[in-house]
Amino acid sequence: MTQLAPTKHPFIADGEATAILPTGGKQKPITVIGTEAIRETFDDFCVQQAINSRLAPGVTDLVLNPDAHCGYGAPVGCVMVSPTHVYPGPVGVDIKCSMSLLQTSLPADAVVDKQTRRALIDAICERTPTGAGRGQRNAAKSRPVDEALGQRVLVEGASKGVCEALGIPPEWATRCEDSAHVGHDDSTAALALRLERLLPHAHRFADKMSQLGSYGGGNHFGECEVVEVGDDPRSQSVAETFGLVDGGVAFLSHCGSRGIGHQLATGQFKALQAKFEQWNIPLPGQDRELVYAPLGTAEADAYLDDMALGANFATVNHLLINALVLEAFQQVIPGATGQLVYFISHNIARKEIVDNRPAWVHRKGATRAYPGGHHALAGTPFAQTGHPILLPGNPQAGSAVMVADPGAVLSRYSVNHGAGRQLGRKAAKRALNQAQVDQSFNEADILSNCRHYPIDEAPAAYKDFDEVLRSVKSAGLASEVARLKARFVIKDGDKADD
DNA sequence: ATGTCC
Repeated sequence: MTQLAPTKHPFIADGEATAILPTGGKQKPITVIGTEAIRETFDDFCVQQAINSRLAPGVTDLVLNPDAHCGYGAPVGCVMVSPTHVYPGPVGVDIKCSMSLLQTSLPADAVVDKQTRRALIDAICERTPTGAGRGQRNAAKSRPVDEALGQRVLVEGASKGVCEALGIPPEWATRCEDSAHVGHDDSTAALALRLERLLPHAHRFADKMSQLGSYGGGNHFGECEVVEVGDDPRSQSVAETFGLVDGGVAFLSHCGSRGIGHQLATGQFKALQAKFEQWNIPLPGQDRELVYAPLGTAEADAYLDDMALGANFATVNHLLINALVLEAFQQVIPGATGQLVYFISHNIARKEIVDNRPAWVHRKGATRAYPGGHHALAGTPFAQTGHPILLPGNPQAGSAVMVADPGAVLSRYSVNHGAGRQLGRKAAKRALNQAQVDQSFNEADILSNCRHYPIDEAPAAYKDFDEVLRSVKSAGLASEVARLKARFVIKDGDKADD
């Protein structure tokens, strides 16, 4: 990829937690969210990816968030806006990777006892497996997903029929950012047609459909939380609208579109890269990870359809996981009930109105943040307050539920998607000590399904979550409503019973 | 992220 001017401290601060990054031309500079301490965590490669993305054809706006780090083509932790082009790389391989939060009726006291927590871990892991690939045939054993139902999931998303077939409370669909994605022409029919064309080439399609109700690996997780709503009147009032219960037990999940999303995304990368080569089209920043398609072309249509298929899988995957987690709670603690607080993505491109015209907003490791009164929230439970923003931090610092403020217009109505990596996986394995990581979890009384917590996922491998949140708040983008404190974590790792 | 290389 192209290396431009030296990128050491290239930012021009224009506030405590905001800066701009000029790219040398007349175009609007990159908007940077982050305190000086946070901006120093951006390495040169990440900044170069941001510059290449900003200068790519049809891109009118680029926002770099405080959790930014190197990604595929564009940094993870950025927002890329284009009224004319779609960019598969800056959506990423895990199409519609998302967060969801389930509020249970249980008080914090219910998850103090270690035996109870162990029983919950076992009941949850039995229903919602972690880890990659094989061995997940009918991940959700009580709700087998065959190829036909899988096709409906991809085309319809969390439709009433799909929810009923999978035992998902249909009202949860009203608590989703996009319960169903449609095709390039805004029709479901386009998705059915696209799927029909893809199926003969889809490798082990039935196996991928049977992954519904599973977490996967890497940074994906499920986490039992105790909710701590802020003391201020606004937090209390917003928490009530969100359905958050102070001192109650909730369950936070992070996962995406699993194998099918990966297959659809990489298929698109390869197809577009081949066309760029065939037609000798210059690559933005000489980076093949930044291939694109102009809207209205067959290539753009195909990408938007594939993205929607993957997104629909991710949506139903999350809802099913929540239904199964609730079932697990009910097995261990009879009488428990639960309500979905929200489901929101951080890897998706959405058609939104930006500066009074439609544009595709690519959020790559970035979370939509519409404040109260935003036109797109009209008719939803969150029209007055703004929708819930779910930000994973780390099990020890906690995670956050936030709500957008009007200042979020600066970041194209987006915030970060978590803490962001501080150390790469290899660096984390070199720098951190397994015994110390495990001891820190013991001292915090946070249980896990893993015998040893995955070291490349340790809290110290991520940026300081409080500093990241300080950036978001100081920039005027969003306010904290509640903190979620982990009681146990479900992750892919060496299982305690191995 | 991903049956971590079809």
